[in-house]
Amino acid sequence: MTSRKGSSRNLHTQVVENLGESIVGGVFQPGDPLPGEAQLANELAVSRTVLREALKVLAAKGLIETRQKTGMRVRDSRYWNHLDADVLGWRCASLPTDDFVEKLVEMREIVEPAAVMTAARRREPAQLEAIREALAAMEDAQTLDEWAEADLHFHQAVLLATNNELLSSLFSVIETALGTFFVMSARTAKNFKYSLPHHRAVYEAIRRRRPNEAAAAMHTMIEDSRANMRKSRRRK
Amino acid sequence: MTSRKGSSRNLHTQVVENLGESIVGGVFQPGDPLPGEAQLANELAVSRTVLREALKVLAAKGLIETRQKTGMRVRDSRYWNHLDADVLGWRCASLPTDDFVEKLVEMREIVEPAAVMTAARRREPAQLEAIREALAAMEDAQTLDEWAEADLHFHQAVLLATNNELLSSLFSVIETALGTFFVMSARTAKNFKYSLPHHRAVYEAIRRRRPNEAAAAMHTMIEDSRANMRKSRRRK
DNA sequence: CAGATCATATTTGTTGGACAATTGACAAGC
DNA sequence: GCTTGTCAATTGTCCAACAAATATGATCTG
Repeated sequence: MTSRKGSSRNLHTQVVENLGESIVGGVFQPGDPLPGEAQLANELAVSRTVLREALKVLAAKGLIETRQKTGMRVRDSRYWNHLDADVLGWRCASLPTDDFVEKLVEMREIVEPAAVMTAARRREPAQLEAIREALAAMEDAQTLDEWAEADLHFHQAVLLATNNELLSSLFSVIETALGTFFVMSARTAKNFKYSLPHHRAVYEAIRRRRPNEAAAAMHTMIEDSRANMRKSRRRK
Repeated sequence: MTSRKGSSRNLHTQVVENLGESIVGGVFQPGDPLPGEAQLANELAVSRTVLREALKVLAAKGLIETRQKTGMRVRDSRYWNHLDADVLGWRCASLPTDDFVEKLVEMREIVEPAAVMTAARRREPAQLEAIREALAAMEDAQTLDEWAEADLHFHQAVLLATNNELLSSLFSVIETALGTFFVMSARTAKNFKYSLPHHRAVYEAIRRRRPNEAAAAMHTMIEDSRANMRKSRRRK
């Protein structure tokens, strides 16, 4: 069952994911020299051209650096683009550590309350409507998957309503955080809608242009989800 | 004067920068189809192999997408990795708009006060020492360049002291924000050390483990720099 | 023997060409 | 009008060769 989920579009994409997971997953430690292009291409059964395209992408994400004669080395994790969606994903490929999950929540606590404050001030009608639609989808959700999708849309719509694309780009972090949350709390799938009131409160505060209320509601929501994760973590 | 600053290391790096600036700079609008690989390689006078390595990097940064038969298209800016250091840099290649500068400051106001709070709680001795050294370098700075370098080190050291690499990765944004600030306030080079007391206050608060004081000091510092930029902008 | 100098081999960087795979567009047939 | 199938254009993949850089070790020199 070596068939990729659906990532078999391009060969270099597969190679990027393969090597990316290996590096982020610690198979290759920072400082370690990777096998040369020729050998690596052989091992992965791809041409050197394809391999090199993949290596350039990994270098662009800060994971490796290459120099002539010396070869390729895994860069210190201090230089990785930790906010890159792929890097975040690779980090959660093999169940994320509790430590990392806590860092994700920490980011949410910094970013999302600030984002809803900004959104409450600057949201345009169409952006508010997008948030409302996401909220409606959450209310109508019948399965955990439907809920998860609508939930992601809600938080993305909030970020977009800030009208600051730098802030919106942090959605990759929120997406990863929520994703791990869904996985961890999959067993408590009974009442997966428990956070609906929190979301409604955030929406209402944004609609009524009340930055502080929005931030407070968002803060409560995140604190709640953190507590829930701690619970299901202990249960494990 | 077509000689690059020093980026002439690799051909594909040059191509990435060339195309990246063109896309971010608006020469190619989102939705626009780029010329085919063959033609583009001819125009840039590089082999198709090199061009493709560059295109993969740009695709990794979310700037373009490629499909067979259809060709390449510039993606909607909603999908760009705005937090990527290169993308941020390209955005400031031709003097950044006031709008973008304001977004940068907005990010600072969200990230840095939160970061100093976390740093005040979790900093380790070596990390505090790194902040102190940066502060000392700022005190000793004789030129604007020396000051700028030390200032960057200070803010980076603070982010590292949070012990959250996701937060630390946002240094690319702070770096860009400070960089534009240095450029804009170059004419007021007389008293470029005016923010030294703010920095010292931040350091002291972190040293004494006072999260709230640290956040307040950082907030004041950023508000001050925003006011200064508005002034020098109006002067222009 | 210590140190500098130089040749060499190894690795990445770059090129050109060839063929495969995908797919939009168009034409043919029902 | 709709479906179906062919065609052509474009990216995807592979290969083989050479250029450029540079770590290593050999050689030369004091």
